[in-house]
Amino acid sequence: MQKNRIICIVGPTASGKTALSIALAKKLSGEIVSGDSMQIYKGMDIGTAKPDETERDGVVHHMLSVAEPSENYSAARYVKEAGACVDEILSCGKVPIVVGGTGLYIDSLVNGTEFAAHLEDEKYRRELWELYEEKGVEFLHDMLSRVDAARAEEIHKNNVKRVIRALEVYKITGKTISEHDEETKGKEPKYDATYIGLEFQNRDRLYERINLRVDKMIEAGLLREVENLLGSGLSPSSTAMQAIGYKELVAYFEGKEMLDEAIEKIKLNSRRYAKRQMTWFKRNEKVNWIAVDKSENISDIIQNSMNFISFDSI
RNA sequence: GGAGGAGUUCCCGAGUGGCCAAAGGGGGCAGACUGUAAAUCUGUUGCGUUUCGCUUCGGUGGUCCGAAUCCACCCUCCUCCA
Repeated sequence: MQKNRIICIVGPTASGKTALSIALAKKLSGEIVSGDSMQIYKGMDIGTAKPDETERDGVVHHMLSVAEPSENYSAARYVKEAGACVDEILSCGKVPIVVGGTGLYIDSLVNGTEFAAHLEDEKYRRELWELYEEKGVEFLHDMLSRVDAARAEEIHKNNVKRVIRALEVYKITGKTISEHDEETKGKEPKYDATYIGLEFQNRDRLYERINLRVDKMIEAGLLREVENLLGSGLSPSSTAMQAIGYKELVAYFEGKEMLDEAIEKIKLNSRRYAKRQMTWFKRNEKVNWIAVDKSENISDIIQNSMNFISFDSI
């Protein structure tokens, strides 16, 4: 293995990434670095399908439960912290296996993306938000057009979050986000990544698995998990509580929804999430896809993965 | 048996003579994505040879230049009276 060689296992939720990653880690004497924006948080285990000790089967896992749910984690922080894990694994002569469904996190890690500025400007952000509420989307978008026409062109005016961030970056750094993009996007990736993507040729099959998994999460005590988090004083509006499986149950506990409706919504949102993940990863030409529903046999999938990995290292 | 009400495109639901292939919502499908990303946002959703043609609004027949909208009969469902 070369010095900065890593393996990334990607794919939609419930496609079997975790099981494959652990099997590969054992085979290659690797360590796992989670690439999941919600498994990051402590106390969020069932709903994020975080592998427990038994499932980890002795394989070392990084980037799991490393933040408090009350913290608002970010892609920038992930790049820094996960990058440190990867480097450490490499320096021990082991293989880092990055596995997860958060496309932005994983790609940013691989590319060593440097996000603009160091901090967000809370007050300015709030100001902009108030401006938006008073004067509407057009106003904010026009504001952006004046400082960064290129970016304004790219971001739809309704995507207020992004418009605000673009404005914020300009305010903090004095540089537009498109200038920043230009400087960072062309760079060589930080790691030489072999991507393995898990896909389903039959979408209904994946959806069935998602639905089934949600039922299992409920049986495993997801209600209690959410109740505990809320009981600890965690704000329902925190980033962590935006996670699928959590926000819907928060609505249930707040009496806004019946339990069975909330559960259906978890399934629906998970299916949609899976679709967004597929869209994200599909455009990455480096991904080597394995159709897991072709032979739902884990050893075949492992064999397929090994082919990509060894072929790649020649 | 009698009196009312309803049947609309995948679903819910608007539409009561031309501006209707039919509002809106849901769901589906597709896409974007550089510090909230399990988030945020966009497009599309009868068929076709796509600035036009064809087939749709329970069924059949009729009125009319023209019908999802009016009339007749039929079918199905709901409520109420027996």
